[in-house]
Amino acid sequence: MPNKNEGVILSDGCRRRLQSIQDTMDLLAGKWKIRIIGTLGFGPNYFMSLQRQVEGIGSKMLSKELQELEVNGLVKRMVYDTKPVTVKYELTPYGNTIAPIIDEMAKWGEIHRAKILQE
Amino acid sequence: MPNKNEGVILSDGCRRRLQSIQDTMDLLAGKWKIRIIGTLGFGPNYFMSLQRQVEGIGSKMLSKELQELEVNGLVKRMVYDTKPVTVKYELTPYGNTIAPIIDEMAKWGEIHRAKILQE
DNA sequence: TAAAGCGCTTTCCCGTGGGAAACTAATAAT
DNA sequence: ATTATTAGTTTCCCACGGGAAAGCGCTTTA
Repeated sequence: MPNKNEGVILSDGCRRRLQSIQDTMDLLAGKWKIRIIGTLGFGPNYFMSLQRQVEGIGSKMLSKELQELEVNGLVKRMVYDTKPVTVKYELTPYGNTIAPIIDEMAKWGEIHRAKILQE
Repeated sequence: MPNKNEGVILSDGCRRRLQSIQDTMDLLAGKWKIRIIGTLGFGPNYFMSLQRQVEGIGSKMLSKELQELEVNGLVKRMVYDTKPVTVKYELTPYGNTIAPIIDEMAKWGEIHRAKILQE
């Protein structure tokens, strides 16, 4: 079996690249992450208000997702010592650096829909 | 309750945008899609060869994912009438239009890893 | 005659993602 | 006294993504 194009060894660079892509996907995957980031893109917001704007999400999911985003440095969490505690969430400057990805996905998704429907 | 920033009505444009983003995510989500697209990015490839290069994937998953990518026009499937049938897959020109998204994700993922590790 | 290779499909099974609802703690309003 | 509000947490439950393995139809090789 002469030249079968198999047994290809991916360079470390390729592996690293694939891993980076996967990391990004993992962070954004799931039903809610992007909805939450998108909503926070309009400005800081309180937990309850977020829950009302991200239609359909339950409090369990919302707090879990926000925690992940906070751990990853995309979201800042601020607790206010008000009568019933209030917690405000906002995108960090770093959180805004995902914007290009989101934009590319929005652009491509729009074109894709047009292409699929046209058939 | 004067100005509570709630009851915000998202414009149709916003909804469309969120939907486009979600469509793109849905298409790329899961454990294998990006690995497959990434591998096909190196050039056309046969089923078995693909399965060997995308480490860990089973034939069920591979054929299922390839079907989805084909339906969405990202991948072209060509059957050759050889002794044991061989099927070659390749990225369509349209499939290559996702490159910018993948690139953005690779870039961001790399920066992100650096940022997380540095702490 | 058996085995091996190709491209799947089918069956079975399990872990996780995610939903619904109840519950907590503290305070203000009725 | 009761209800409401904020921000969660906890429990229970189910559907779905995805893995392992076997089967299938066909043909060449041993």
